Amino acid sequence: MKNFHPTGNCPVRDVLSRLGDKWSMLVLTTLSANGTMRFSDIHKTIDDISQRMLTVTLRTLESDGLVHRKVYPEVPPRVEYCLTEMGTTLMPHIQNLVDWALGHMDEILTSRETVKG
Amino acid sequence: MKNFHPTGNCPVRDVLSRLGDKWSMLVLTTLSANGTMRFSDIHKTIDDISQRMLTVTLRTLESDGLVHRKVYPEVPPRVEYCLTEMGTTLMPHIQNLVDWALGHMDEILTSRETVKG
DNA sequence: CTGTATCCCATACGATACTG
DNA sequence: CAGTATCGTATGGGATACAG
Repeated sequence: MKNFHPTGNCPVRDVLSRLGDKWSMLVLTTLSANGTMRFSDIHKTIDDISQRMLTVTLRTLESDGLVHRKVYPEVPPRVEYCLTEMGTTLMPHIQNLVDWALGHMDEILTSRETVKG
Repeated sequence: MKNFHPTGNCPVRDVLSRLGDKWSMLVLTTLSANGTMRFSDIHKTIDDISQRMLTVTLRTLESDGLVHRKVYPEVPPRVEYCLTEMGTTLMPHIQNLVDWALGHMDEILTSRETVKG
């Protein structure tokens, strides 16, 4: 029987759990669609994310090497974000998931109403 | 500027947030690899999931129409789970994500250590 | 403009005990 | 065997205020 979780730390679980948080995929998708963006532009595009969570999410993505952060030494400060090369290679897979979700959400919603809960 | 979150309920967010919980992808992957499985078999395969969370996860996946649940009227009870047709169509995309994670986890771990936190 | 710091809450999850 | 029920905890994330 096939098993997918070596006892101890499973790197696959670790990586996927990051993408599974509330905002990562959305931030990545937004950057993928719009290219380089300022902090405030991302915030305007995803307007229901809190400032705190946008910062936290971007920092995590940067730490993982999926997003690049560039600070311009200006006043007022300007910070631009864009996907790294690795981040770019991830996007087609996320897009496939999004497309699948779009294509099956009706069936899923129907199932939720149908299945006696 | 492209936006991906219609105000109000975004079905894509809704669907993806389910997959992003702690155990759903792992349960789906396990069922995909092993075919039909009894509750206890899944539990043995994913041995660090609690009985409660395995039940909750399977019920959610069933409600969404991704997993099928069959109860045999026996004593002691026997319950078997397998992917539905819709669940099967989702698996290649999850597998792509897993493969990506496997292929890039070294780079990600290195990045985490490198980026000054 | 781009953050940090602090506080607070909802809920996801685990541990344990119990049941048909 | 395959669950429920109950409780406790950890933490993800929002609101707000403040700072460089």
